[in-house]
Amino acid sequence: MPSKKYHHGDLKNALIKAGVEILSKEGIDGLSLRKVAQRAGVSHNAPYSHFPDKQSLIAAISTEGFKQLYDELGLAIAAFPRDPKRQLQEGAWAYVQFAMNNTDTFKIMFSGVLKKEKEYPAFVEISHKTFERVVDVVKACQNAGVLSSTRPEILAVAVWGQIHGIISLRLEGQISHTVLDDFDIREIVLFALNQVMLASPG
Amino acid sequence: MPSKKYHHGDLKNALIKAGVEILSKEGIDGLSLRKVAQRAGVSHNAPYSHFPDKQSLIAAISTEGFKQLYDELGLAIAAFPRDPKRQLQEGAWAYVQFAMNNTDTFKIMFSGVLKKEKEYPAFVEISHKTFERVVDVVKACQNAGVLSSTRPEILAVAVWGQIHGIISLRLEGQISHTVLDDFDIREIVLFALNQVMLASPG
DNA sequence: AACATGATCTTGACACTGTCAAGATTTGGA
DNA sequence: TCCAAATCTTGACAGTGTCAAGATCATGTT
Repeated sequence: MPSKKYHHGDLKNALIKAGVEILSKEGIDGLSLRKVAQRAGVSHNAPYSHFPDKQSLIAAISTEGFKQLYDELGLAIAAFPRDPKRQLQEGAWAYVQFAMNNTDTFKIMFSGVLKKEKEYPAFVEISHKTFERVVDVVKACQNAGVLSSTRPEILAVAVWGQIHGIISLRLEGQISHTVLDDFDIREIVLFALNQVMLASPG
Repeated sequence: MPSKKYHHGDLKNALIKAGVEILSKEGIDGLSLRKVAQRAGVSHNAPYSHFPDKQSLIAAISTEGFKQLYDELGLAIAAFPRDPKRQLQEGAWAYVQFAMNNTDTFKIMFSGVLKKEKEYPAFVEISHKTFERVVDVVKACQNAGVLSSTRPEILAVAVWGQIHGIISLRLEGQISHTVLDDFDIREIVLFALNQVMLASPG
């Protein structure tokens, strides 16, 4: 890792990293191309050698976020290999935790900050893979009799939407008042999942 | 409605209206204070006589959006006075339609564009009222045996989150691929609601 | 080994943004 | 009538994304 070369060596990744850091410290409004460049130690126009515009940097950061979410979902699922119901519950909880621990990255991924996602293949791919990971757990739950036997993709959307909506409303401050005083967010998530799941001996 | 006075007369509302129009035509990125001022026919700094900063204008626009959502929810519910199950279904559908017909207003209301919502009493009030409207339908459903008899606020969060999550993912382009080819958005919403509702003779 | 080419980075500029400061105009009440 | 407050304008500033042009470096071909 040389120190002061004219060519940075790995500027592209350095910019993504700087972007993630700014995002977590200053939020979305603090994320500017120029600040990212400065933090990476290059001039304000250096990023344009690696990203055609700001949207592309945001796409790269979002993609990185999806990779992390994908991994954490995988860990939560792998922790309960023989218990699909628990996989669904802890997978959902991992999703919620990711959203709470990486609020602004989560918002960039899901709150319309990134336009024309379809133009970024890496983003599309990892987001599809993540969805399929949800579908897999749903299928496992169906086989275990924990979820009804409709088309798993539809059920996956219903379940994913459920969790996504609750945590989104929470992050937006829309839930706090009447409810969060008595029930914390984990209870609400598990309760919501139970509403969808079939009565079972577990 | 005088034409060319130094004092506009009702600039505050004119600015809100201009903001809504720009929002629907150019999206969030096109919404600037200066453009709003120009569309209202005043100088670029006139808005500061009515709003301390851009956030306040956004809060006003969001509040207006909530009022509209509140009204449309009310209409959908009132259309089926004796059928709570249908009220829930059509209320949810009204919510989804509002989101699809006013995409960017919806995003401003719910996607973290507005910070520190608690500082805007009118916004807090109408958003609470909207939530209570959901709670009312949930209670009616409970009385009709269509929903389980947990605390209605918790159930309301679960149901609201469900619908909110599905339409949010949809607006973000996250649902289209595998699912939306076969099922349209209304089917998915109704299916998701059915998952939550108890089996009933209806 | 010299060199040309393309990748990478810098400097400079532009229009646009939100916001502050200071001044002009109008309105309403004393 | 006249003053004070509300309303609106003009001017300025730093920060933004992006374009254009030039500087520097790395690399492969001869």
